[in-house]
Amino acid sequence: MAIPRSKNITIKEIAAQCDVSPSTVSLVLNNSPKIKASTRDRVMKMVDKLDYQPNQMARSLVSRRSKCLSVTVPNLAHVFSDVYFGEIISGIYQEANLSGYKILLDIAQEKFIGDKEYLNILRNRRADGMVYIASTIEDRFLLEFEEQPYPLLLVNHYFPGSQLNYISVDYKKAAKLAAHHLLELGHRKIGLIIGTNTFTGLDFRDTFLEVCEGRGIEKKDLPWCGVKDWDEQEGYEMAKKLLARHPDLTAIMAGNDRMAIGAIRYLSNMNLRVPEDVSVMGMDDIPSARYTTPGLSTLHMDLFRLGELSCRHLLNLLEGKESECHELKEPHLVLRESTGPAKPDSAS
Amino acid sequence: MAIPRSKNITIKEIAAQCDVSPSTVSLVLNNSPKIKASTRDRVMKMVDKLDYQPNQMARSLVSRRSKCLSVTVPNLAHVFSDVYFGEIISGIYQEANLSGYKILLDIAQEKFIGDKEYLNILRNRRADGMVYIASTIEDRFLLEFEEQPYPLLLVNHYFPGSQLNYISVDYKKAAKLAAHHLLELGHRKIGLIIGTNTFTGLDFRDTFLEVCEGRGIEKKDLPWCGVKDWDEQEGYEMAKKLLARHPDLTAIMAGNDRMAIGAIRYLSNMNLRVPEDVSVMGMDDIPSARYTTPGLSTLHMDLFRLGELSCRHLLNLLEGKESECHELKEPHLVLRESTGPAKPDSAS
DNA sequence: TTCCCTGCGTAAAACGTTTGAACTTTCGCT
DNA sequence: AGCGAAAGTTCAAACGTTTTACGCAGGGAA
Repeated sequence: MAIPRSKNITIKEIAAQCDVSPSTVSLVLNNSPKIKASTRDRVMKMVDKLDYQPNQMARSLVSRRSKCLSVTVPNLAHVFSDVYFGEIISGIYQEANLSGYKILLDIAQEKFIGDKEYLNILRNRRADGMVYIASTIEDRFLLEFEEQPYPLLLVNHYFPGSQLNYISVDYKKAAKLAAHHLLELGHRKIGLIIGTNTFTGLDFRDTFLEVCEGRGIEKKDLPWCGVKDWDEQEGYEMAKKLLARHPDLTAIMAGNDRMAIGAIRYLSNMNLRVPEDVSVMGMDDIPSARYTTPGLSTLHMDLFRLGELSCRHLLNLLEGKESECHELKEPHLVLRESTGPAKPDSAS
Repeated sequence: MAIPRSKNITIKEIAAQCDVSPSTVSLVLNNSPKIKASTRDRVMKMVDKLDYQPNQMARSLVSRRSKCLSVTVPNLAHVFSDVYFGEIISGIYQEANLSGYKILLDIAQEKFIGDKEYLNILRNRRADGMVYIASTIEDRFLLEFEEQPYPLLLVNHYFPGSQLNYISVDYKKAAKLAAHHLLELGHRKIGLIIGTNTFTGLDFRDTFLEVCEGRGIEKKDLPWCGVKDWDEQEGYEMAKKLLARHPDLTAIMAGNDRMAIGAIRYLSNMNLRVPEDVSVMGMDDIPSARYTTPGLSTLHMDLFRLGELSCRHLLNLLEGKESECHELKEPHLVLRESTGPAKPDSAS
């Protein structure tokens, strides 16, 4: 069943039917300007008539282009169920599609790394380039690409000191916006729940703390917890941990919306009101952020658009239109109901 | 940058270095039993030493296999952000990976359908087979595959009367389980929120109504609303609509968990308690179903596993190990806190 | 010795395109 | 008419594999 015995129509058939050479047909198909309009028409008519489909394998073999892009995501549980990745992937798909590229999916599991598939997929031409979404600190194997001729673009991550191409949200800017917002509201004891397995996460934390300390808040009033999976459950548990040790926190800043949602759940389980007792702020502005109760104050970063852009940049790198890409996108505040004025200090 | 000028290592280099013919190297690489162990070793050593990577394009060209599987999803907003699809795709990836297949992603947008890409992708050998997840009633173009030699497998859908291969959860069984559960709890006025754009959704509705009517419930006490997007918002709005017309409903059955979550949100906005005032039941048992408040009673269907199985079946079809696939998986009840005894009829 | 078999390798023809170089036709210009 | 350039078309060599049919050596049987 798999391999139809019915001979496929090739460029040669078309050529024969039109009394031209196969080369001519190829040139027509590739829109060469060297072909006379009348010939082009004749060929195209036959192509339509016979419902000819170019064999992509043959094309790729000689052109050394597969017209596929590899999209790789980290090996997290349920990674494809994560809105964050979903949005970015959708954006990439959209843009790739416009240029006739296909998307090849991959997950950076042990095998993928151990067998160097990340390289081989490019070397054996299954893909012309690679987008790696949200890599982590541990993914040092990516540094190999510095000496490799294959185009790689990191999305929402980067490696300090390396020349690897990336496009990312400006997490330092995000931290400033968030910190200012919470400080404006009078918060002086803020807990941080943040992924510490990415450089962007660390940037966020450091900048956030810096800004707060710059406003005279003491380190001891800025407790933080590091996480790895960035999901609701971690948000829940870290909120619990933070409040156990610092019951007088008036705000929690979470590294993404999912963790913020988890934190809110914990607070409401504890009969703490959001934002009256504790303000909670998220990051990403995923679609469901507006459907939580209360609506989530967060930092908007258009992930779909980020996906589109990343694909565009990769294609540019591929086509030599760009030689490097180190771009930061600005996030902006989205204020809903989960943040509010700090409640007057009841202690002391 | 894209096309490294450094000549790639080919099978010929290996052959030359080992003093054998290219054919021999090929046979070694394909584990042919016709090659002596000593030769095999010699070749393999050289393969390792030179870090040789077979050119997949050349392979595909002659073998007529791309070792890629197309995974297609319907054109819903944020489709890749939907846990439902995410889980299935993850399962497919997992299984495909084990057999050395890659996953090619596609969305059934107008262009995809209009240009017959769903066929062309198979005809021009970009993919060896196709998995279509959760197609809808409108996707009649899929019926073309009945006369096509290319392997297609539908996941969680089917076309009545067609011979298209599918693997799906048994939605009729699911309806029976759900109906019995709610009836046991004493519910006699049950609202239904159900996707009416799939045959599986319609099956669910019809079976559910049938069972209830079989237990003596009147049609008028079984109002239902049809939806298309299956998301939280629709769940919210349909719950609103149902309760507006039937304020005495004691239970709502939603076609999936996301809609159930939306319904619960509406109810709590209306200060109706779940399950004391209204029971709500979902379907799918997505990961977050256990994290809602109250925990969601639902029907478990292992979507990840479903993905794995669908991939396995497609590969079997591809390799001729199976000639058709029409399989139904059993769902089972997962009872959490969102369903409870019907409250005594306050009206009449 | 002849013949065949078996075990191991190889030669060469695909697979269906693209592409630079070469070839032919057309056409403008003297 | 003659000539060269420009325009249009074709030739043939890739691209890197797989695979079929065949070659060859050595060994046992007749």
